[in-house]
Amino acid sequence: MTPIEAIENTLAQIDSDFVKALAEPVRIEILKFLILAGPSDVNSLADKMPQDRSVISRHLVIMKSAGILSMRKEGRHVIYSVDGDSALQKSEQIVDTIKQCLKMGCC
Amino acid sequence: MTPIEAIENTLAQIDSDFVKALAEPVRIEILKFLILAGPSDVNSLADKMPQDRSVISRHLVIMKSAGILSMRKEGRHVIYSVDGDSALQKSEQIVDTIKQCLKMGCC
DNA sequence: AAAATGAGTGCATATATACGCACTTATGCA
DNA sequence: TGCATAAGTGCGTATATATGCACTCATTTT
Repeated sequence: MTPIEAIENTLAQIDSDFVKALAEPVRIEILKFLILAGPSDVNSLADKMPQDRSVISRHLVIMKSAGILSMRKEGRHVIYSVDGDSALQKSEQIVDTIKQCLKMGCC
Repeated sequence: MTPIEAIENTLAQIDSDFVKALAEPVRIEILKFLILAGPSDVNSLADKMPQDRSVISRHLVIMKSAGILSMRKEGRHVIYSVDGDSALQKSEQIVDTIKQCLKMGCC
C-alpha cells in the first residue's frame, strides 16, 4: 500500500454522514430534547420546536442514517431514541483516525 | 443547575465550527495533501486540486478557525500545517460530550 | 523603481440544504 | 364503514455555502 493510499484509507474512516448530522443546530436541539425526554415520537418533538413537523421528520431520518438515533414503530407512532452506543463508537472513530494520521508523521 | 441547563451546557461543548469543517469533502482532500506533503503554502495545495486558489484559500481559513490547521507567514508565502494536538483535543471533546450525555441516563 | 509572484477580497453565480404547505398513506377508534 | 390522528412525501421557496473570475495588496526580485 502506497503512502497516499494509506492516508486515503485512514481519512475515509471519518464518517461524513455523522459529522454532517452534527453540523446543524436544529439537529443538536432535537438531540437535546431526546436526551431530556427520552424516546419520543415525532409530534412530541415537533411540538417543542418552531419548525414544521415535516422538517423535524426529515431531520430525524438524517440522524438515524448517521447512526445517532434509532427508531421503532408502535402502532401509528414512530419512536426515536438516542443510539448512544453507535454515536459513541462513531465519535471514537474520529479520534482514532486523527491519532493514526499523527502517527504517520505529518506534524 | 436544572437538568435542561445541564444538557444544554454539555451539548454546547460540541464545537460546531469543528464538525462543520470536517463535513466538506474538499476540506478532507486538503487535509490529505497536508498530511502527505507536510506544511505547504497555498499555491502548492491549490496546484494539486481542481478548485481555484481563492477557493482553497478560503477553505484553509475555515480549517484554521476550526482548530484543524495552524498557519505561519514566511515572506510572501503563507504556510499551513495540520494542528494535530488541537484536532485531537477537539475530537476527544466530542467523545466526552457523548459520554456525559449517556451518563445523564437518556438511553 | 518596475516587474513578478503569492495570498486574499469583492462580487456574481451555482449548488446544496433547510423550510413549510398541501397532500398521501397508514393505523387506530367510534 | 367513516373519521381522526400520526408520519412521511412532493414540490416550490428561502437561505447557506461553495465556486471562479477579476482585482487588490504585500513582498520579493531584477
